[in-house]
Amino acid sequence: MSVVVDDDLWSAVGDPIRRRMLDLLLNDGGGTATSLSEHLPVTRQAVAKHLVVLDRVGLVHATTAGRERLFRVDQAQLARAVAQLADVGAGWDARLRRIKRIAETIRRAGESTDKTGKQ
Amino acid sequence: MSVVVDDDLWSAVGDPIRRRMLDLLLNDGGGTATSLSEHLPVTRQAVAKHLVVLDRVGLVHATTAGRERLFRVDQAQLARAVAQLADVGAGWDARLRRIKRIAETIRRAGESTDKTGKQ
DNA sequence: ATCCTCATGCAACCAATGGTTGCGTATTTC
DNA sequence: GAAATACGCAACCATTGGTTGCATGAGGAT
Repeated sequence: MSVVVDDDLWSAVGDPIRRRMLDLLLNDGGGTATSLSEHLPVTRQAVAKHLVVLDRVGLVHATTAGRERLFRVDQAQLARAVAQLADVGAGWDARLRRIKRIAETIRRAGESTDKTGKQ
Repeated sequence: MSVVVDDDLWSAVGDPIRRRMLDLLLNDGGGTATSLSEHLPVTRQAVAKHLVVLDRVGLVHATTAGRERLFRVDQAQLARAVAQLADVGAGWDARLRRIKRIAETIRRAGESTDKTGKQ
């Protein structure tokens, strides 16, 4: 039943700072730790650590150019992460709907004959 | 632009243990720290701490009955969390599609003069 | 060649979080 | 009343996300 989730991938996008970093990288087509930190409320070093995390799970890739390290989003991997979000969301959604339906059934059963459609 | 996300709510469902706890609570219609811990790879105390977190953001509510504290999922709040997941997912999805479309446009623009069908 | 600037990398250190064990307390149950 | 059980609290540990400070390396100006 419950959707299989790559916990590393999930926790990588679970951090709000990392989500904003991905946003920035997508909008600008890439960026460095320094350039990113200018648009974020944390230091360059903190951003660098987050980039390590994102790189470890393959959400970004770096290319060294001179004294800069340019990071770009791996769109395929991000698409996979987004799909997982959607899956988990859909799973819970279905569960909630099922429960609601059951509650509905029970309520109706109380009104007339017993017809409990238990899960 | 970027979807507004309640970071507390997000981070509450961001933890894999907490997700499994919500799953268990939904399936059984409720549970205590002790009962939950029997189906999880962590101790009762760890579960209790997670329950505090979930309670703080309103995803579960407790009712004390004798020496037990029974926790139940607040389905409305969970639905809200799920909606946020969906929103964030949809936002990124749209962004990715937009980028893909732009790339497509650029590629086609290149083909009009240059015929390398590269990908 | 040298010096200055700027982007990185590395290390030490701090606070918060998720986990553990141990122990005290309250409610059932026998 | 005594044993068992469900909880809560406190101490303690490891990991993580954050900081500051400093060393290094590449580029540009003199």
